[in-house]
Amino acid sequence: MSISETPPRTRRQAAPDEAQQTRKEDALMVNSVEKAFRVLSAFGRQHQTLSLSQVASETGMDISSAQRFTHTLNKLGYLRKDAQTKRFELTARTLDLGYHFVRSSRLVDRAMPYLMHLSKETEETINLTVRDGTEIIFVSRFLSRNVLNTDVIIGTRMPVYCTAPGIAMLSRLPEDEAMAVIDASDLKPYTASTVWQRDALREKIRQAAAQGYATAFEEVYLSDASIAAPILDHRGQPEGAVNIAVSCSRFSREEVISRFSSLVVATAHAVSRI
Amino acid sequence: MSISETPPRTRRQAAPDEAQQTRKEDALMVNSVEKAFRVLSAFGRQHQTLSLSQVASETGMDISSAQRFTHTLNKLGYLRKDAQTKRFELTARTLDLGYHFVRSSRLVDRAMPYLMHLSKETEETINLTVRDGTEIIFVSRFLSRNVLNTDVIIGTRMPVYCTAPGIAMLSRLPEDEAMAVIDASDLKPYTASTVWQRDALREKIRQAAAQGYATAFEEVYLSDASIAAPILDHRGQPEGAVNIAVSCSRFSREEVISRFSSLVVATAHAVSRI
DNA sequence: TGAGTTTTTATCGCTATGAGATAAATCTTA
DNA sequence: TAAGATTTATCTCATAGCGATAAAAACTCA
Repeated sequence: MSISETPPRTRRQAAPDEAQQTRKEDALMVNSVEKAFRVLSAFGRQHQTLSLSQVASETGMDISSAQRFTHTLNKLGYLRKDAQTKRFELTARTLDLGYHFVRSSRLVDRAMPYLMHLSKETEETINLTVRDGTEIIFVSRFLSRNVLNTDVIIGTRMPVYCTAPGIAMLSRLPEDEAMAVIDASDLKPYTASTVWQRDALREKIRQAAAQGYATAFEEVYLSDASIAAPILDHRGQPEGAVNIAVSCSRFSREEVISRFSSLVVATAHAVSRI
Repeated sequence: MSISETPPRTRRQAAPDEAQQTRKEDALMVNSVEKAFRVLSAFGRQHQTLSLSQVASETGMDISSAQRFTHTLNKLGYLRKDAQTKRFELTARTLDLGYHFVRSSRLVDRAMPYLMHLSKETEETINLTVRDGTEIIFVSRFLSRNVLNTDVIIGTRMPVYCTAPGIAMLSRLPEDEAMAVIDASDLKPYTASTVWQRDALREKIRQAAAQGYATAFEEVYLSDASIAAPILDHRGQPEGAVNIAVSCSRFSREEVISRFSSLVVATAHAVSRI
């Protein structure tokens, strides 16, 4: 049979101006993927359900795109559409990705038994966190019976600069890199106790480097105290942190340090691969 | 300058056969999105890291597509590429989606305080699950100090038919719908105790409907006992389940029921909106 | 060490795909 | 019940992205 008779004529491109900006800037980028994630991220505490037009306005897409992506994500099972109200909501399937991550993470693998042990030994809340730019992400969590804070869950992000795990990780980076993270952060006080000024933070990082652990007392949430130590990979680079979180009402600053510093440091060291 | 001289010739389409199958079948589907998720799902316990060519073969895509999607996902921050080994791995950013889900879920919102309470009261492991087709998904989890099973984490999926929460949810569905779920399942025994035959399951569902709770003893994991009750939405449809999981070594079947049945039922009822 | 093999990176032309406009249908609300 | 808003369906055109392939780099194993 005859194959395409289309003449091999090169078609003229229109408007090469803004073309360069987006199009040829990154030839391998598949933009639809970003848009799909943009739609999914539009949902949250503030937007438990969204109508089609809300999705459009929240994501800055036109109605046609919103239609296409909600349809696609609905078909893939990440979005459910209420037949009655025509509103969309996220489904539990969105947990799949994170599940794959946790299952594939060597760090989590190695850390888990030590975290469990630390949890039993202290009966306090234990967290495993990693850094993503200027934020830490909670990856694994063992809750204490004492304080059950449901605001922090797996996947929660917090600024590096005002958390014990964040400072602990920075303390094992070359100082200029650590300060680059600080400088990229949107520094501001969350509470009266938040350490948020550049030089105070540098001092805090140096101290953490010297001691091998970092602390944060009521820097994000009132009555929350935290002590953390960095986990190092085989190159000595920080790849995460272990921390113990307790209520300020139950321990003084000195008690937190005397009781828990050597435990977190030991745990973090055991998980490290240096 | 002269704009396109391309003759307004209708371009010949090649192979209109398989065209209909995929292309026009669903005009609104954006296939790139599915491919992106396919790439991400290739990672897991078995494949902690993947090279480009492995991604291609695992996902059944050609090398060019694998290249494009790994590149895209890397740029978006869901995939990290080791500069040394050129291998890819998932990042903690993949937890974002699930985070958005948990934050946006009214079910989780409503359930959380009751689950916490149940957790404190019993000191046992408490789970919140929802159903996705023939599987249940663990959405929220409060671990007991007694048994720490790290195999089950948030996002874990299990078959509906051999879990207490699964049967509990089916028990509030019309029997034909419940059996349709059973019939769509890949029924098989995981352990010697697994109830997996169609009529035994129907009987189990009926019993659960009569009692208001369902049980499963060592049906998936040896030494795991579980008792669950369904959470109903305002229409009376099951939208989830609460369960208490204990070790068989600590309680007899009768003890599990006598101690915990009224507690799970009460909790599930409190969370329900009927 | 260096030829052979595999894997990764870069580039390109073509066209199916998806963007965007718009029309039809459906739902709100005053 | 008419006007307005929102959702669903459909169409056309340009381009985004597919797939092929070439070039470079990284292994392999004599």
